[in-house]
Amino acid sequence: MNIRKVAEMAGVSVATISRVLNHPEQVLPETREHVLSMMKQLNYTPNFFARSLNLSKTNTIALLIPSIESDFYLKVISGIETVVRSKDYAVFFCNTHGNPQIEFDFIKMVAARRIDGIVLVSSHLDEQQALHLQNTKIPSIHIGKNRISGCETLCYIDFEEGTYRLIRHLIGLGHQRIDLLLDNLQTNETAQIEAGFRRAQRESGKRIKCKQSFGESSVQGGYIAGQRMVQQDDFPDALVTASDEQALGVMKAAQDTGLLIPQQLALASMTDSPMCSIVSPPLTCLEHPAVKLGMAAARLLLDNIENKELELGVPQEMILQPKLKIRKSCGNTKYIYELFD
Amino acid sequence: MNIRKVAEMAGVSVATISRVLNHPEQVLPETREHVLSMMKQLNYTPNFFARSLNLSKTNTIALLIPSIESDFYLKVISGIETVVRSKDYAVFFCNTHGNPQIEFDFIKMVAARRIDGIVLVSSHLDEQQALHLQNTKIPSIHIGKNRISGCETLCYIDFEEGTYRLIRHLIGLGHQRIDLLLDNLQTNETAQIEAGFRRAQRESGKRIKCKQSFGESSVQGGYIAGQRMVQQDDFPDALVTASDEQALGVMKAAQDTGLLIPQQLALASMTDSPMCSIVSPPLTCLEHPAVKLGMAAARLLLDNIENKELELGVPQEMILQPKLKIRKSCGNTKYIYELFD
DNA sequence: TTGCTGGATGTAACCATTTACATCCGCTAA
DNA sequence: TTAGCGGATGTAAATGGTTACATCCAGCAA
Repeated sequence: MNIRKVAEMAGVSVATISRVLNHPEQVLPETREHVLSMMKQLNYTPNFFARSLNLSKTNTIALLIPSIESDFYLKVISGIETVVRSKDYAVFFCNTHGNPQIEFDFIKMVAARRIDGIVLVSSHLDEQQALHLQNTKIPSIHIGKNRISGCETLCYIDFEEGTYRLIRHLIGLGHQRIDLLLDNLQTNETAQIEAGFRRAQRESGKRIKCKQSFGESSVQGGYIAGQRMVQQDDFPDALVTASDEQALGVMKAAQDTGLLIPQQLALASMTDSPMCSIVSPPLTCLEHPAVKLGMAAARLLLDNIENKELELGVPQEMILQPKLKIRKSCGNTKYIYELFD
Repeated sequence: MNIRKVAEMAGVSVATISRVLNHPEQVLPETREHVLSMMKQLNYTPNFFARSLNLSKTNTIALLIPSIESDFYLKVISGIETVVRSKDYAVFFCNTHGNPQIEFDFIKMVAARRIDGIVLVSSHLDEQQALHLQNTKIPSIHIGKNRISGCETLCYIDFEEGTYRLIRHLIGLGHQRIDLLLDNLQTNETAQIEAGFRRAQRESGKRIKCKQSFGESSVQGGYIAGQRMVQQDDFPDALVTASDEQALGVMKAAQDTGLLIPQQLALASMTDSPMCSIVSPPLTCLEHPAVKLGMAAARLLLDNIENKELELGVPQEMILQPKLKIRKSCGNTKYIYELFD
């Protein structure tokens, strides 16, 4: 069923059909009604491709996420979806597993499909791949700290500030050796985290020791790291993990070996999933405005798509602040923390 | 940059360009090389829409999932993605939140985009919406128990058998009152679960009591249900929840009120996420071949798309069996279970 | 009556491909 | 010499929309 047949059946021209759909005010109400009922009767749906071909506008964006197993990314997706659905865009989705090759192949694929925009999350594209993306001239936005050539706009969560607040909290509780368990995939945030750590350290005026290690961002990965840590001789007062999943794994390892949290080890995470308040002890962590981040990214991108000419070449930034959620996994806060803050 | 410009620059006709891409064996090697290098030089990417318009084939499918917060669905998505990527299909993704309206709107949207196929997961389309889907003539597959008109093929996990095994296990452990906490969204499986329950009940020859309740499939929902249960007078020996998230919520509620698991309440879940083995006590549950399910669904759909004429109108079925994972949340199994099995 | 105006509608070009069919040309066999 | 063949390439129709421009016509003023 195409527009020509509908036109024939309705006894009008194709232009009228098209106008009923795109500029209804240009056609006589009775004609409009007649055409609409005829469309319904014939079960006609306009062919989106033909339309896109003409307007070079697909009302479609692509979304690349390194992992959907993390609660943080799920929230980002959810935020993006909300905005995008309200504007009648469709989403091509790809779980990249943090693999730049999958990422790049996917970008080529959607570029051929002439999508209107791309949202990258914690991208690992190398310089040449990014250049290729830039050449496609497709508006894109990166959620993540590092700048990707060709992404006009980027927005991210201020991990520097978040880490600063978390470490300050831990120092305030009296911890002197605070280790970090980071994600071996998303190295984007590492520099930020280090900077935040150093700021808290400097400001405290104390000698705070720190050891960094890297592991897979999963319960499994956390468990392995936890076991490794327990077996070693030099042992931190506190451990901060990049993800909840890692923290949960560490908790499990601690439990298995009889290590008490928070009495023998303070534990905190840099993200916040529903599990954090469920486990015991409930986990102190950073709460991120992840849904908001997704919505912001989507809105920036859609703006960029829809008034392309307006702000071409002007890189924008959007920075969102995490919030410290103090629970019970780092020890008693009542007294010490009030003094510090 | 379009095919005509490339043709002009290369000094050949558009047909030759098209042939270089689609039927390279039909064109002289030197011509081919020349055209290819010219395409590269001009940074030409064929327009997918124009191609789709011509071939009425988009190499795109849609995926509708009721929730991405559940580990089970993540595995399904992952399985689908794997297959689909290897065949160079793109995926339109929608998180329906179990809302038939969102589901239906999305179907209309992707139908207009003339996608090649649809994967529905635990769909809640009503009869009329399903009919509309059928009218689109788009091959579709449903992962879930109930039949959706217009879905030629369907594949699902045998919850009847799974429930049977789980309940048999619980009866074998001596539990006499076994309650069910089900999902208030996915009512698809309810009948199956009831059937499995009855079979185990009948076979045991014992008088097993059961109360059903429904709640949101989340930690929150489980927590609420758990609190409700604790406050009531009549209390089950064992509780089976439809999802891990619910079970975790119930555990939390039990912990808060000092109720001991498994001593005072046996707890089991019908799905299996990494958390199940992390919490204490580790949760007895049903392990589902979810990745396999996703892969199977994707393969069935792609087969259906690619040899459409072959098996038109022949509904296929694919049933996968869950596996009982016995952990510690239902009590000591060593002795009683061996007798029973 | 005539000419003008403007709103409703029709005509046909255009978007970027694919491919059936036409054409061209060099070679072989009668 | 010429008909026939077949491989390489070109021509143009077709896919299903949008829209600039053309046309038609009713209403109104001169």
